[in-house]
Amino acid sequence: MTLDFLNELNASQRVAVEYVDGPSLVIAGAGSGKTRVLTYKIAYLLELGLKPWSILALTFTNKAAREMRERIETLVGPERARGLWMGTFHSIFNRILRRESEKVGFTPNYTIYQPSDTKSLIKSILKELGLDEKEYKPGTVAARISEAKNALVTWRDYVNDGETYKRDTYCKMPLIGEIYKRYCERCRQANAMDFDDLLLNTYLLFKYNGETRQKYAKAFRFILVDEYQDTNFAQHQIMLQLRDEGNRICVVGDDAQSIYSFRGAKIDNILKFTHQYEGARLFKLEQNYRSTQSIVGAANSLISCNEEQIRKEVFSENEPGQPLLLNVVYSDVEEGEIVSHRIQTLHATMRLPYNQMAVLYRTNAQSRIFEEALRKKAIPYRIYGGRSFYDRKEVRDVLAYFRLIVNPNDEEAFKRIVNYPTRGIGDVTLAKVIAVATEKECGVWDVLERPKELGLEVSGGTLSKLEKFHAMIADFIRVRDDADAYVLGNRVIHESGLYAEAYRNNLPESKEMQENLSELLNGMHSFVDIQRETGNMEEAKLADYLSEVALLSDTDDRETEGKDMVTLMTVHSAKGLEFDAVFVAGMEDNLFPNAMAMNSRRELEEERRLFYVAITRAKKFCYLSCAKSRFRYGSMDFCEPSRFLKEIDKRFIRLEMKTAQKGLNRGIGGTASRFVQPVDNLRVAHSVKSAVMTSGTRRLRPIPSNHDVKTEGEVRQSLRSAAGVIRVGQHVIHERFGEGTVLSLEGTDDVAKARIRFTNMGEKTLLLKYAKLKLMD
DNA sequence: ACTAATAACATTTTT
DNA sequence: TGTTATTAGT
Repeated sequence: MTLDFLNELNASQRVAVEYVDGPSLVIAGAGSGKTRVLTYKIAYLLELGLKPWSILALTFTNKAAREMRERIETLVGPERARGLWMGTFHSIFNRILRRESEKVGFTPNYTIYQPSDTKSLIKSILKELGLDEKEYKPGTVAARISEAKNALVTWRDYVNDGETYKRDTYCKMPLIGEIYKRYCERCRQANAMDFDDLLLNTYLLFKYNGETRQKYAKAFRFILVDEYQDTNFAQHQIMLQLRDEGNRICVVGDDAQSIYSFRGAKIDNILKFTHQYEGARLFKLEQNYRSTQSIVGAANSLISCNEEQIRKEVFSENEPGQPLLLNVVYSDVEEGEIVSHRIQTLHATMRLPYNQMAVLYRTNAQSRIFEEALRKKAIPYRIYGGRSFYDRKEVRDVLAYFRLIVNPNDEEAFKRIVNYPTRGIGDVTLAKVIAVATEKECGVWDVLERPKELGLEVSGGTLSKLEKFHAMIADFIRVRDDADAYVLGNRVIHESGLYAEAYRNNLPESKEMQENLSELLNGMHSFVDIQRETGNMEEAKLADYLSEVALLSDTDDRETEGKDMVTLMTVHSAKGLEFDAVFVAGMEDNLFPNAMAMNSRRELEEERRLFYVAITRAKKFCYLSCAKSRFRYGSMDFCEPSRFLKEIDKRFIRLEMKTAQKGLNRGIGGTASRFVQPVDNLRVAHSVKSAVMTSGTRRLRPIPSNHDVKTEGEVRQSLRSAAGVIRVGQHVIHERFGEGTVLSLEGTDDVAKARIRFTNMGEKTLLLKYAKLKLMD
């Protein structure tokens, strides 16, 4: 292996990659090869002889981490990339905290609370304090607590801070500190951490355990961070804690694409990076390889209106391209029509595939109109956003059982399922159990274990119901560490009564429940299989599964990956993506920029950056549209064009006068397309994928019965795989494992597996459904 | 304990 | 307008 791959970089990318002697900041304009620099730099470090486990690479999404790993593996080979500490901030810190949990007062099996758990717990606390939910809105309280944690303010700091108290009093919520305190106590009681705690507790771990901090600071010889403009204060501080002599850290980002400050991201982290890290080198990547000159020019002129930024000159040497086209239409409906019409035209005349087109909007509510318009023309589309798979009630119920089994003191999980399916344990009993737990400062499970001792006062009948529930969970706990996640999960679904619940009647929604349950089980099955295949059978337990799903993002979706469909999504979720043609819809004042964000310059600048992100997603064509009226909250709203439109240099934008009236209802070729069946449209529900949940099917598949846990497939000579028909003796290439020969085949359909001997990696059994195999010969 | 009716609400949301 | 959460009623 040589350093030849460095030749694939341009000059500025290359210097950024090759500087490894100290801290550096890489300001990477949109489309300038930011991720490329990161991946090549990691590959370079590996080539220099750094051990994979001494490199820490942090991203914001699982998808980004996965893609980076894949790219590194192609550069240096999978075996040399193994052991890299690469993942999201949360997953890496979770990994550290699981090891060190005792030092921060948790046990290693702690639960990760989802935002919904947080909200529910806050509601309980409000009730206990006798506070009115109208004065103390749970969402607002949760946001305050989250804000505090991201600023590394513990509840003790919070209640001791007079300024904060004044501010809360001014907002008529003087008791936020008290709620924060109770919230933390209850989390501890339940052995649970929320997303913010994963950061805060990592910080506290390092702060109060010098040795531990040093251990990690020394272990990580080089730290790399992607999308640094999106880091919050906590993340930034933890990076500082991990500083070791040499300060070898490289952060990459684009201040112009900072669009998450409303969630606590501090743009200052990147703006002031070079001041905080003494001697930090600054590299700028200014050549855009993605877009035409018009698109880059338009984006540049827009962003130059922001005061707060690191000046840079992004340029493109691609073709000039056509200017941005702006359409002003009368209504939101017409906007839908004109956009879908253009999509149709681009597809028919320019031969643009649908998956190279995206409709971007500021708010999710705008999606509906486009959905309707596209469906009318039978254009396939997918929508990102909305409810994720794990937000479904039935899925959350199952996961609550899992959580309780792994961490029986998980109060929120307990609340959710103690009486579901119905067991005659009502709200009153529930409240009593929790009250005793809080009173005695123990977990809910302790109360179930020793109800009398702890003074739980319930009737004999109620007690026996609780005992029954306790016995069931205890049964599961007994096998928790032996059975694999799938086997146990399957048992839980049956023995808890959830299975019966889903199959009780024949309503359409129960059918959906059944599908979701089986999809969840499928996901667990593949999780276990993949762990087994990769030799991690010891990490295929329920706890491992839970830990992984808790931090899974839903943005990446393998199911519709590669399908030829138009993408509909918010501008926020489009960050990091690119399309040949991009439609930015709803370019009106009060919508984009959003009315809520027009109170301060800072907020307006963030909206402008958001628009910048939208434009720079386009490779060739960028269409803007703006309606004069639209329905909002049930009534007609008259709108003015967005102020941002005027900020774009006239050379790069053109107003298209064509109204939608003409030529609209005449489809290409005069076909009356409105009668075409709305086929092939998929709502992608931001659902969960990757190794844990990749089941590529929505087909109804019966849940295997209790005893039919694993079907041993008969020996076969050939099988259908994702890549085609595969047979014994076949030569294949695997993305990570390289070349190999098929030794044997077993199972069918979703459980079809191939035993393959790889030239460099030895023998492996792979699930055909997931293994990315290329067939040779 | 479940259903039906009604009130409240509604930017964006990588984990 | 459309959804979601709470509440009242059986």
